[in-house]
Amino acid sequence: MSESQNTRALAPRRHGEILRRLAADGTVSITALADFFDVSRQTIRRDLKHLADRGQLDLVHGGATLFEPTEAAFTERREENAGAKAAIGRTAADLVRDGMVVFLDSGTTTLAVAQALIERKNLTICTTSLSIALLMCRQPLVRVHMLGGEIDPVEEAAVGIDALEAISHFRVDVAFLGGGGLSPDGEVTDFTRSGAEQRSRMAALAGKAYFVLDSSKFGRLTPLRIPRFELAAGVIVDRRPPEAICEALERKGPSLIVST
Amino acid sequence: MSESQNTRALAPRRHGEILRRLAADGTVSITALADFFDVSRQTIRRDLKHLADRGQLDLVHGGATLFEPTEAAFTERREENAGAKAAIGRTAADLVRDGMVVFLDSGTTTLAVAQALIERKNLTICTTSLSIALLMCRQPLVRVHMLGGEIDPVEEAAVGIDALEAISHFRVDVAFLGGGGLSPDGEVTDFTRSGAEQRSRMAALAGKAYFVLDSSKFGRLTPLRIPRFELAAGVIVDRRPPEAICEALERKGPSLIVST
DNA sequence: CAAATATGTTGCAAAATGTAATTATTATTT
DNA sequence: AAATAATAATTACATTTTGCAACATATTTG
Repeated sequence: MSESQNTRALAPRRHGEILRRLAADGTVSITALADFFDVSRQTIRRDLKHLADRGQLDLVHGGATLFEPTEAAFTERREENAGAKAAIGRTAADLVRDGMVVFLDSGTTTLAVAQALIERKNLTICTTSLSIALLMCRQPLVRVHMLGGEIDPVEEAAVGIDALEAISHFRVDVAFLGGGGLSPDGEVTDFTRSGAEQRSRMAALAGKAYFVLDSSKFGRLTPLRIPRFELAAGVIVDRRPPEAICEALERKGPSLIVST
Repeated sequence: MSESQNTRALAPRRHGEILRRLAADGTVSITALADFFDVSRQTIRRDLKHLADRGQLDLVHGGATLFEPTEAAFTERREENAGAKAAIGRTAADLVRDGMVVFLDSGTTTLAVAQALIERKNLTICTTSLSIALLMCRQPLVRVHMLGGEIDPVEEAAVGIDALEAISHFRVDVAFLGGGGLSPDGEVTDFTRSGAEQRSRMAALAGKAYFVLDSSKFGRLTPLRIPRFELAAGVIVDRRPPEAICEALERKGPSLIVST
């Protein structure tokens, strides 16, 4: 285009302005931002993805919103990528046979796994998630153990020292765990220290542990590495991640399972 | 493409505004919303349907109203003594002050207590009930501790040895406990051995313990006496039981509290 | 009660947005 | 200044959202 005005800004400057607008209005629109900075929408998308990977905002169709840990956030998250999560759930359920002891982590993807597991018989379910416990205890032929502890209102699940200790009492055949992101170097990462520690213990404890991650988490860089995550048997995703991630992951040990 | 006149709001922003208006006015009109956001009525209808699917509002002809669990209220009405339970809940809540640590047993009557407690601030709730934990963790200014254990599918609550042990870790100001019946000789009884034991421990542990029993339980004879039930501070009921029961109860110690 | 008006529903087309791969530009390093 | 890496733009195509129009249903009005 003709000579662009000097309004063009470097990435850090854009990021600052984006967050400022977000704080002021609650939402930002990709088109409006691209127009304002006089850059392509692609660039703005990259900016938003970058910020979202750091948990500073939530991506939505057409822009982004404040990252709000509210009740609405949980019910909304359940609908994001619903198809992908259901597919992951079915693939996960294929790894479970009647009569097994299954651990289910909190999260919307693991909730999808729980839904798929309703088909199985005589399962014993261990979980920290209130929703999963409630869902599964209403099914016939399922025993449910709820791990106690302080309830995190964002996850609607037990966290903290009590939950951590309760985990060690169980012997489980297979565990399905969530995660905050799948980093470029093939590691599953998390948002909080306690969450990472909790998942780490489960991965170590279960006969086989699988992380379930939908594709929106690919390349996302959340602050905490999940210790000893290599002990996991595999990572279940809804489609094949970028090649670099695949290679890094397989080098570390866990196999990559892509749901069909 | 030509420059877009894009001051148009993102879907989540519309959703937020719709809910805000709903909270303020009690109703919203499709025409008014379509006009305000400068989008078609279909779009607003889709928004409202989306929100209705998540239980955040009720659709009505021409718009939407605040979500009233009318269906729930109806089925509750069908359930015996819904009004009685609500009254007991209010009376129980009067015994609780902001900032207290409250234990809530499982059961429909204690759920009514939980509902009445939403008014209070800075409570810490300990419970074995999945429904109560889920309800309360969605309220602001409430901390929730879920006691873990095997889930009884009838009560939808934790029972068994884990729950029993978890109880002893807590110091609670006041406990509200359910019961299977109020026997003719003024004792609270229960259906199961483990339930009786659990309630007994809670009654012993809490600063003040109250049994909450609606009038359908008067004179009912269930198999198990709750040990040391006399340690309870009181029994809350929705109307005065037969004179014989009253006398027997007060002779044992707990006071009788009739909700108004 | 019936006509008039407003609202709900459906299928489909258009517009906007998302994604990925490739090319161009800018910055950094040597 | 040339080589290299990082960032952004462009393009092409899939997906989602929105708007439109025709018709069915409900509500209001006389």
